[in-house]
Amino acid sequence: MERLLSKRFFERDPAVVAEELLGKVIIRNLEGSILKGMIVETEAYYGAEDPASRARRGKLPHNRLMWEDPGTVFVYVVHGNNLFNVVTMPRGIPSAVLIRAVRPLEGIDTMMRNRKVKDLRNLANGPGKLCEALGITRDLNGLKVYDPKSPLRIVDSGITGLEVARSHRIGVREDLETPLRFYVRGSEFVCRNTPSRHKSLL
DNA sequence: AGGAAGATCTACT
DNA sequence: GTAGATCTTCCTA
Repeated sequence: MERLLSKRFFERDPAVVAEELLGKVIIRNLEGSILKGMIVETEAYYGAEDPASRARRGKLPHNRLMWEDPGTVFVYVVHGNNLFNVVTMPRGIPSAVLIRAVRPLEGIDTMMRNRKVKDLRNLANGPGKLCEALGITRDLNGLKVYDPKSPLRIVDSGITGLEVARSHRIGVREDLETPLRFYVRGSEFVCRNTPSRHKSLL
């Protein structure tokens, strides 16, 4: 059974949403095919108080979606890669969760075509790779992941019993003290189990 | 107008 | 483990 996550689900602290998104399933309708992947790695981002956040310098044209309704799709480009975020917290409070990796479940042939790789583990084990595999670009900005008509949605398909691990965020120049990266312990589909520059905390 | 930085990825050693 | 590609946005002049 698949149940769409509610707008309220996202209207909370991004660290809580990031942790609870592990095991949820992304559904992407792309040119007639249906792609599905289970989220195995996420990171939480805050506003002005977070030196690693796109929102740290205030509201600007490129980051304005972080002030939008919870559940809004926010795609940003870094180093030529698209990064898929979902906006969190009540409207007006900038914050978001970055989806860093998914485990491919359905539409794997299409994902392999999009990515031009055949190794299942290398299909969506990184924020840029995941966007390429699922065809996620800035065209999708502003969509709501809780909207049944959206071509990009997130559902609860009843997956439970995953062991959650946590570490500092990857690739950021300056991190907060609290570890804000969450991943499924032992999964073959996460980007890295142990970040090189920071020790992994329970 | 130009340079630098960045929530990355790949290939190579 | 490190280097280079890549491209959009921001900051300074």
